[in-house]
Amino acid sequence: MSERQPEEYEVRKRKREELQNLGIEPYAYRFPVSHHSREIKEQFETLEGQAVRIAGRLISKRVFGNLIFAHLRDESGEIQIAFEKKTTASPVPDMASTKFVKKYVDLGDILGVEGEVFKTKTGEITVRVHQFVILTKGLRTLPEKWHGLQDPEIRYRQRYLDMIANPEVRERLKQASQILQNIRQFFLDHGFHEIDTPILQPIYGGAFARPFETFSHALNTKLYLRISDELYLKRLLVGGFERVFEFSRDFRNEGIDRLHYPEFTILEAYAAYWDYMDMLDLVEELLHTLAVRVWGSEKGTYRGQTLDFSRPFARIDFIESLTEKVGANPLDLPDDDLRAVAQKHGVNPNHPRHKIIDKLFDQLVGETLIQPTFVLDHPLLLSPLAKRHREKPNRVERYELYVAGMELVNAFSELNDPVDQRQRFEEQLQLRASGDLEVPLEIDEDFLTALEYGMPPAGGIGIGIERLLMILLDQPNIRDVIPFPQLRPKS
RNA sequence: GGGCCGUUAGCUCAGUCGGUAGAGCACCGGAUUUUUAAUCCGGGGGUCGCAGGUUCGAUUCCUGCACGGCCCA
Repeated sequence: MSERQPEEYEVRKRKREELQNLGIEPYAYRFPVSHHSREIKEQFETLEGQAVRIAGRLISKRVFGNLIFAHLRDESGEIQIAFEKKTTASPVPDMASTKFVKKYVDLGDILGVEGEVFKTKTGEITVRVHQFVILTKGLRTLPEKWHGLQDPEIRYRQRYLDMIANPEVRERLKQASQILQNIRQFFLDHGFHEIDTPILQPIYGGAFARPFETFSHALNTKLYLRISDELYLKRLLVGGFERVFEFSRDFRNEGIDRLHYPEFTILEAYAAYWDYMDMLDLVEELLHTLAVRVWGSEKGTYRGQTLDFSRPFARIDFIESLTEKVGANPLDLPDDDLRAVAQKHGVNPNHPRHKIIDKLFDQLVGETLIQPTFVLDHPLLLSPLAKRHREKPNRVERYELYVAGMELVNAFSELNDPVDQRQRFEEQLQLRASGDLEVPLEIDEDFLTALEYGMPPAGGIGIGIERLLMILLDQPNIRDVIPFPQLRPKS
């Protein structure tokens, strides 16, 4: 079964074979490089007239008979190279080098080049090629140089092509990688240990979500891809670690939209002997540091709006802010009145109370919070893993940080009373029984046992990493900070 | 799940008020030793997303489906 291939594909395959027939290996083994393109440009004064070895993808080619200009792109950037009949050695003895390049070297091929740095009469820093070798022959045509690759489907499905055609995509992923390193270093600098915990879990928990399921043949048991690593990091606190963190790739079997993606990253961190306000200070410091590092300023732009990360961030009370929007304290409203409010704001009134309140908050308050704002002290029934508020009844010590209308951070004083924890889990199970599929199926008894041995008081935090990247890199869709987003398989 | 939009050459896009399609880049042949989207001459390349329907005839009109985008739930 061979599909029809474009004409150029067949042409290039033929070239590949012809090269082999000429004794030239079109897929070379190695090519030691002396410089990157950017270094040559930055150090031109000292490198002028010197020999350099560079390698990269050929992205343009202008043939003038016995002189050929081209551009080579490596990870650092692009640089012009010039092939001349007189000065460039030919890979084939009885063929001029320029003729060889014209005939056998195509856009998209990866070349290794050795030559001398000079400046053309138009002033462009260029490498005059003395020797060159085809390191990899490309068989497929690159997207057009002027308009690049626009089709969003191809850009997501063939991200490598997107990166070739739209170099800012690779640049963005590079920045994302650096931001992760900065976050990691920040926590290490604050005395946290980075520990990896299980991704495959026999009992899932630590969040509200439907899980992905899988099966272990070795253990003959069902396993779940984690929806959170929270219960494991807390076990580390029981075991004696005082400060731990993990970049937790979590999996939640739910829809995809601008802000949600089934496979995503939460940075979770726990610090013994801290409470949620200590964690508030830490996250404020972290985000301020990152903003300054990425933007070069406390202020940046997200989707046309200016975001200001100067400290301190705004703080509002969950119930007070929602009461203001609803006109009454939703916790005090009788069921019928709460349902009426839900109806009015397009929230499904048949949801249980806590869900209605959660959705109302998100819609009426959360989405309106553009500047970084800490929302404090959530209702108890929304937060089964958080400690009861030391002053406010029916509330927990918790905050969420909203930025640009997105929930970015979630943190609590961690519940460490095993009796209270068991009771809360049991209440959750009631909700499951009444049809809430996002409540974990089963109580994690081992986690409760761990708490019974004693977990120190602790502050815990979860930061939505992709959302943070969206904000810092000004991307409107979560897929734009994910290297290889899932799409439906193409049939 | 609902609404709107899209799918034509490798890529970016035109186009056909129904008579089986064009451009630019890329590719092939030729000319060309300082280009920067090089230029000039000549040439090849298409299941017009898929499947039905209407029609003498469908890439075009209609219906369904697939995939994708944006918005809403």
